[in-house]
Amino acid sequence: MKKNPEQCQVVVALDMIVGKWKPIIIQHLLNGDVLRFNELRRLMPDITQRMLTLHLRELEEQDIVQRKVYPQIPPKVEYSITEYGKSLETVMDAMHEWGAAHVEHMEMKKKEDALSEKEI
Amino acid sequence: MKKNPEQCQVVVALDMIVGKWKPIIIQHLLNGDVLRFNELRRLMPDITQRMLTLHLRELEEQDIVQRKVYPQIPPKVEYSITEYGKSLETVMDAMHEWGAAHVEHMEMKKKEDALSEKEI
DNA sequence: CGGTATCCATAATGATACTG
DNA sequence: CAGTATCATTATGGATACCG
Repeated sequence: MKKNPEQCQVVVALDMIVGKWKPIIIQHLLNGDVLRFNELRRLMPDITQRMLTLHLRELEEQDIVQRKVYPQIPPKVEYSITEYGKSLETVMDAMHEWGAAHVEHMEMKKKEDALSEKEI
Repeated sequence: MKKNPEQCQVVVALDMIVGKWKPIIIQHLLNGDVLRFNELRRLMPDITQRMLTLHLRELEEQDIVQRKVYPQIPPKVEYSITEYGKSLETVMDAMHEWGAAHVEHMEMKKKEDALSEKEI
């Protein structure tokens, strides 16, 4: 991780959740589900094994996700949100709402643009 | 923009604000300041001209930032937040707060880890 | 089952020089 | 002043094969 330009704390928060699949992983765990590696894969059919591993490791490092290994064969590993990770919910909710609103905003804008085209 | 995996709206929101300098640009404009290109540069000494241009154009495209050109020589261009862009404030605040808390959390964790090292 | 290891493609950012 | 253009570098993600 490089220096945070202008010490902006927003950037700190962003660093936690950016990554193509991170927000989705977080969302899946935020409701309290405890999921095994392959369960997560099934929830995100397009993610590669590699990326799932990488992102999970990062989230673990960041104390957002807890990894519990059962030393048995075949192996069993469970992932869950940490207590601290739950604090992300507020942020995620805010973003979810804004994201939804944004989709609508963009659709509205499209229509407006289409209309003004006609007028010209 | 690629397809949003699992239609997660959080991802939509993230797309608006990710980019190494985007959140900082947004922060500088969110308080209502109207800033010229080089004023923004001075506020972010490490950004390159190229990246500032690219990010500003994207933010304009996204209807977050308004660009006003005064057709004169030497040129004068002013950037400001749009009405719609202001709606980002809630999200940015949430992230800022969480980011700040996260910094503290990580410092705490470091100390704890250091302590348990001693105990062993 | 839950991963690693390699290698590769693309995207994001940076450095530098130039311009109306 | 406010950019473009070009080239180089790095970060991110994907494909595939293999492993304990």
